[in-house]
Parts: sequence; structure tokens; C-alpha cells
Amino acid sequence: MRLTTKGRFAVTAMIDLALRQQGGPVTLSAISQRQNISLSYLEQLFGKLRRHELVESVRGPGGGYTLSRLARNITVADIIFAVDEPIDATNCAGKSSCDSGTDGKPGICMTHELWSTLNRKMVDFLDSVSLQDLVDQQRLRQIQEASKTSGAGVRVNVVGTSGTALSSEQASVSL
Amino acid sequence: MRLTTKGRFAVTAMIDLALRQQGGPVTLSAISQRQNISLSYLEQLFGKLRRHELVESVRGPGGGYTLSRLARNITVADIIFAVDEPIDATNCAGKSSCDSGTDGKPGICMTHELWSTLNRKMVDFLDSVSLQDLVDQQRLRQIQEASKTSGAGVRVNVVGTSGTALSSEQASVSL
DNA sequence: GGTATACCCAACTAAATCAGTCGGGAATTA
DNA sequence: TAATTCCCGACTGATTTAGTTGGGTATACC
Repeated sequence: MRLTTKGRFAVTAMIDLALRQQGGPVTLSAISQRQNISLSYLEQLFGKLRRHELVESVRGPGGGYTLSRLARNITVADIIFAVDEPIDATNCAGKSSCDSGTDGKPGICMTHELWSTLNRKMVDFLDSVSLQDLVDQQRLRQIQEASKTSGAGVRVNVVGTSGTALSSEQASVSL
Repeated sequence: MRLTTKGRFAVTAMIDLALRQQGGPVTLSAISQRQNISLSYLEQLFGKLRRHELVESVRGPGGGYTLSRLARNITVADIIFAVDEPIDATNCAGKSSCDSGTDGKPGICMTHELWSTLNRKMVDFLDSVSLQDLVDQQRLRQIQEASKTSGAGVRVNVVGTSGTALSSEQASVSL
């Protein structure tokens, strides 16, 4: 699992999409303008997202992209895996050439399991955050911003993937 | 926070060092041979680790590197930060040029806080794993491997950074 | 003092990746 | 037919990765 700006671009774009798709397909040029990501780069990213069946496309005027599942059923890990292709993770991918000989004893090289466990833990975490969680948090932030200027009191309940209801304060720290 | 193979190299080398430093300083060429990492590359990495005061060096024959703190007080995050220098994380680092105008309302760009929270969560995790945890796990693995061939029963107690005693089974899944 | 060991450091490199451009498609709507 | 939008491959400059080369400097030991 690699974590680069590429994956962030993808997640950012997906949040933008999730926030606006209720009004029909969202065009890449709109996302491009709002998020300051080059259109062609977005096209590449969404090509991968589509091939991984995270989004669906509609061609022609009025077309664009929509999520192919509920935002709650798409995780950050899904998105990052889609754009940052696997690339075997451990540098010695289960090959026999990897005995590093700790004290002469062959066995499996130290790094193998070490990184796979550490890696798994990270994937578990990124898999525990759904796109819906990020959307909820973003909406909450917009509302808080709005109520700050208007002075109107707002009551919001954000429900995470886990189904647990989070208060405003909890939500801002829990993710 | 970026996660690349570079950081893995560094963590792997640090585990190797932690496993062997009780017999005095460990040379880079020894680590190089055991872990199959080029010596010069290790020199670059350990230059950074030394400047971040995670290791100390001893020159001359019989010299090498030792940890500058207890393994329990060095976290995976420490190591990764040392070699994968900061590089501002969010692409628009608090600049004013970042209003992305969601509906025309300026405010702070969506991605800012989103990624800083996601990022913080990851750092928290990597900061919760100490070098000692990785060493314990590695030792446990070696012992399990040995007992498999010798048939001798072994009782081990691994204690994590948290101070919680972990049984053999728990340790293998908890990290 | 000489020599071997080992760290220290800067510059350079090939390959890969990142972020983006360019140019041309093909499907759909109007 | 024209405009819109997705689709795709090839190309690019900048950066990063992993490593090499070639020199240092400090220390131990004979």
C-alpha cells in the first residue's frame, strides 16, 4: 500500500462526485474546475476508477460520472487501490531468493510478514472509512461554517459506517 | 505522510539493528548483506536517521551504529518521518490561493482538513507501533519457527509498548 | 606511523512515477 | 450536423527511487 498525492486526488474527486451526484451525472470538467485538478489527469484517474467499478460513466451532453455503489459501500482503501495499482508490495514477492539468512537459518525473510502485517493494519484502517463518512464530515463542516456567519442554531446527526450516531464534536475528532 | 518502500527499507534496517545491537555497534555492511540493501543507500538512510537522532554512530574498526534510545521509545512514525522528509503534505499548504469555491462560497478548500485528519489518524497508528513491538514480534516468529522443527514446547510472553502482556496468538494478530 | 576498518558526504545516474499535455477518437443529445 | 462528454494512447518535464562512484575523516591496532 502506497500513499501518494495521486490517491488523494482520487479521493478528493470522489468526495466531490458524491456530494453532487444527486443532480445526475457530474462532469469531469466541473470537478476539474472546483478541485483544481487538470481535466486530462482526472480522465486517467476516472478511467481506473471505472475499470474498478467504483464509478459509472454516461456519455454525451448531460453525461458524466456517478458512483456505481452507495457512498457508504465505497471505502478510502477501494479508491486508493484503484488508482495506485498493487505493485506487489513486498519487494521480494514470495520468491525463493529471499532467505536473508538470519544466523544462517533460512526461513522466510524478516521483512515479509513484518510488512504484510503492518500493511494489513493500514488497509484495515483505510477500509474502515467510507466515502459517506467523508461526505458527512464535509457537509458538517459546511453547515458549521454557515451557522457561524448566519448565527442560526443547527442540529445535525452524522451517522458513520459503523452505524454509530456521532455528535458534532465527536465527528470532528473521531475521523 | 507518504508511505513508500524507502520508509520500509529504513524500518527493516532499524529492526535488524535493534535485534543485534546488544553485541555492540552494528555495521552497515552487515545490515546490507543480511537485508539485501545496497550499502551506499543504507548510508544515505542512516545519515538521515542519525541527524534525526534515532541512531548514533561509532567510527573506526569495531564501529557501526546503535540506537540512540530504547527501542520501546522509537516508533515506526519516527523512522518514516526521518527518511521521508515532510514535504508539506497538503498540496495547498494553507495558502490563500486555495478557495476552490464550492458554490462560490470561499472558505477553506475541502481537501485541507479532510486530508489533515485522515493523515493524523495514520500518523497516530504508526506512532502507536514501537520498534520494540516489531522486534518482539520478529523474535516470536523465530522461536515459533524453531519450535516447529525441534518440537520443544516454548512459552513466551511478549509485552507491547502499551504494557499489555500479549499471548503468542494475540501478538500475531494484534499488530 | 601505517594500515585496515568504518562512518561521512557530495555528486552523479538509470529507471520509475507524477502530473499534465496533446491529439484524436466514439457515443449521445439536441 | 453540431456540441458535449467520455475514452484512449502517446508524449513530456519534474521529481523520486535506488544505487554508484569517488572521495574524504575518525579510530583501532600493529
